[in-house]
Amino acid sequence: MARYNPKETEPKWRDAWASADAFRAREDASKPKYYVLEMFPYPSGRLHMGHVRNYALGDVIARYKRARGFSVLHPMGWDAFGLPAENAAMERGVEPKGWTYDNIARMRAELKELGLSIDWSREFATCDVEYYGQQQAWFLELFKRGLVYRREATVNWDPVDQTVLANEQVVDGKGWRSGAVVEKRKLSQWFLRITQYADQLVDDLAQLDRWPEKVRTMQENWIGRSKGLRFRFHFAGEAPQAAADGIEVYTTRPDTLFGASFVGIAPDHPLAQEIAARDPKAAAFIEECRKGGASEAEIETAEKLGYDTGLKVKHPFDPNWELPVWIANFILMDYGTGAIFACPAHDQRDLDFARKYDLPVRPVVLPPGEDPASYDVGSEAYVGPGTIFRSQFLDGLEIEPAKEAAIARIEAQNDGQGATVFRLRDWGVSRQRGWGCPIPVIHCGKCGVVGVPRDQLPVALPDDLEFGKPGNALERHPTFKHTTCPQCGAEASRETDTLDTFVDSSWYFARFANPNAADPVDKAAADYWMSVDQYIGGIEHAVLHLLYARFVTKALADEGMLSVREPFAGLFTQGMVTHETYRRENGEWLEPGAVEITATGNKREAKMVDTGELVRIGDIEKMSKSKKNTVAPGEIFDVYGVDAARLFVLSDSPPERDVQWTSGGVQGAWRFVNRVWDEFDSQPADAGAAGETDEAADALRRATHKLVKHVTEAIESFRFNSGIARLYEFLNTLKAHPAEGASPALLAARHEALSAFARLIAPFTPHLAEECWARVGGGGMLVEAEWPTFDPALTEDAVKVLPVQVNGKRRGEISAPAGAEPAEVEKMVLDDPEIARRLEGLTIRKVIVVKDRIVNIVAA
RNA sequence: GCCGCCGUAGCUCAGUGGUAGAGCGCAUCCUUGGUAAGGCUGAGGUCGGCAGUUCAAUCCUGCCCGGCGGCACCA
Repeated sequence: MARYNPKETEPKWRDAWASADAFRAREDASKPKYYVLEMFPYPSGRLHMGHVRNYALGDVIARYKRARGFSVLHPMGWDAFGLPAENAAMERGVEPKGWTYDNIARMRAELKELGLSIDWSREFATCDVEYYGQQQAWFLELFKRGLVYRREATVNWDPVDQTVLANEQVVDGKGWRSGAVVEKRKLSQWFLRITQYADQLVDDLAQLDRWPEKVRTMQENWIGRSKGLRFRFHFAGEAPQAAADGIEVYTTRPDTLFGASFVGIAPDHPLAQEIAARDPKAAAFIEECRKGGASEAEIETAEKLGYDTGLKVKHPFDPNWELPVWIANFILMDYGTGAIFACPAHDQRDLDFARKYDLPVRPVVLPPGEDPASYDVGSEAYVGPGTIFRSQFLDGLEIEPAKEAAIARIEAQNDGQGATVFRLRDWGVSRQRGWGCPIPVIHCGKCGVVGVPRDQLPVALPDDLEFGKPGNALERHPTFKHTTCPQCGAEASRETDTLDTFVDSSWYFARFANPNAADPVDKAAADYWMSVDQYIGGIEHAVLHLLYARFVTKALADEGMLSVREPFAGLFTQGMVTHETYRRENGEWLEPGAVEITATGNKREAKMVDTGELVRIGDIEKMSKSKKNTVAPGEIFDVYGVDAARLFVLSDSPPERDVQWTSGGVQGAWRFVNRVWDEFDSQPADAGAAGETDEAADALRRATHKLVKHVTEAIESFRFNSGIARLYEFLNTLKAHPAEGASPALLAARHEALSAFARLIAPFTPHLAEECWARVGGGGMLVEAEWPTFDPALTEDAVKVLPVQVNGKRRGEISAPAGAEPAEVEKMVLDDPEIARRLEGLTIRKVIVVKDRIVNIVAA
């Protein structure tokens, strides 16, 4: 019996696939296409288990679809610009370009070891000048169309990374990468007008029926579309300068206008600033608001605070009704107009505020069943459905019609209009970094901002950038900036900002259609391959990357560069790879390799391998360097082989959930690999007698066809772990029908089973599968073989075992031929002596026979 | 606070309106020329709780409890 040796077998098959160019994607009009893409990696230089899982998941789909006759595109590239390279430059004095390409070389080798069915001929990195030059080309097209603009903006400044961050990249007031507290600065910044697509970005979510509901909801929340009314309150007295035309407010509840109690403005509203200039108390109050923390916890618990400005405005529907103007700390300047009208009875924030400052609370929405004469709200605002009352022309209307009526009246009065407001802001893409895609514009003293002409692209990064210190290496470069204006020829300076790396990753999927195209996107190739049929990656990109990619796709489609308006028809978000953590008594984290676990009964104990010191077993957490709970893929490949590692990360958890890495688990996968090989190795060359059958052969054949059906369905529905669980079970079935002493019929059934089995495990353990396929004489390479099919008739048992219940409790079982008629089964059951014994002394009320499933006797 | 997901063996997870399963772990035994390995057998479950629908609920419905995630003064 030859032992399975992955160290020999796995490289052998990888070489064979490469020689056969087995994974080259071809635009074959005779086949349906399938584009599988995993989110491309940042080339950190080291593969981690998260990558193994991500790419193994995609590879299952790619190999499966190929076997199902699809023309598959499964490419790989590198998200290669970004700060880590500059940090490495500062810390270790290496220059980013060399560092990055070295890392890519290392990671490519590791990825290739995974045996992925990737078309490596399409590989590129976003830091290749051929790639970012094309990015500059489409950026300039967007610039011409007004989708790119520059303005002075208060930006999120990360003091550690010394760069600007988009709103999406600020989490809890801290930089998403550095974790440093973000400061506000005013800078001239480049923006992409994503808000112009805000409506489409919300509306088109409805088409994405193969996206997780959760991600669609997150995007919808992030875009935050609300419909309402924007209108002006006019001052009762003389208007202040900063609000000469009145105070413009935005509301989603124009139906509650007759419940207005006051008008509130944000502390940084221009009007508040003007008031502060002449009113020291107001200035002090605004200063007080500024001090309040920005963290979620602080905002949540912050008390509502306000300052009465003494100004009065007129109610839009009643010139004799005056409302006070307050500055309030809970009003945000960067949403809507930075000013509101408050209806305390129907808004909790307004109510809290009104109760504190003793302002009127006037209900105008009457909940069903309440008495209009006595109805009042206590400490809880009423936001449910109801009928409008105490509201003149709105009286008696339901909420929605009342909103429409109020908007119509305001519009008729010329005081404002219905409006849609978004939470989404334009995308700030300027980064003051040297290791990024240069923004291809030139600043000319006469002509202003001028795009670099197409024939002068790419604007390449100089090779001699000096990255040794913080700040922008491009800005420091002696010659990069100096150029002439393409329009007037005068001396001019180049823009030194580079693009956010999220720009790089917002169109790479389209470039894969033809990475050598002379234009950004090869339209014909993209028309064949796009959209991505299955995109796979982490949930952490639910908003940022996926929203940007959707926007850029739509913008490029409007340029005529793409035909599709959504980049990813199917999205799958996989879970993380986790591991137990280990700590010494002194709090020091220990790597799994330094710890030995013993188990007695159900008690587990951990000790240090070296000293025997007792170790505390901590929580199961995402693998991270800081907690040392990582396992290096390379080391696992060395010991167990790539297939065992792939199998384990796929088998132990549903793909969307976290998977816990354990040494026991990967050993289990390894044992499975070996047991599979043993089973194939024990099959004699004699193929048996395919025409014959007997009881054992029939049973095995039925199990085989059931297996094919189940595994196929499991892959189709992304329940890979479930499919693998069945493969494990089936191996036990095979062992129960050994080749030794088998009848010719059973030998043939085993041959059929093994042939199917080899193909079914191929997406998960491709190297082992090839070896098995060769052993069973499959012919050719398995990567070229078709997916096994099943005979529906054989997915059902010929004889059914029917449990027999008496009053819902199981009391026995009988065997009946599949499809036996209820009357027949009932007779069999009642004739059964064991059942009869159970029924002694009882009167049978009813016998329920569910065909092929169960019998229940109701008796008393 | 709102929304979503999850709760099945010690652990990680399949599963189904009708006989509760797998891997690991655990225990007994066998093997000791696959050997820092292999094999046999076994124990272990109120399917989170309560109610409802049903002949029958782990599965469907409702409520509750617990865990995780996202959003959150967005007017």
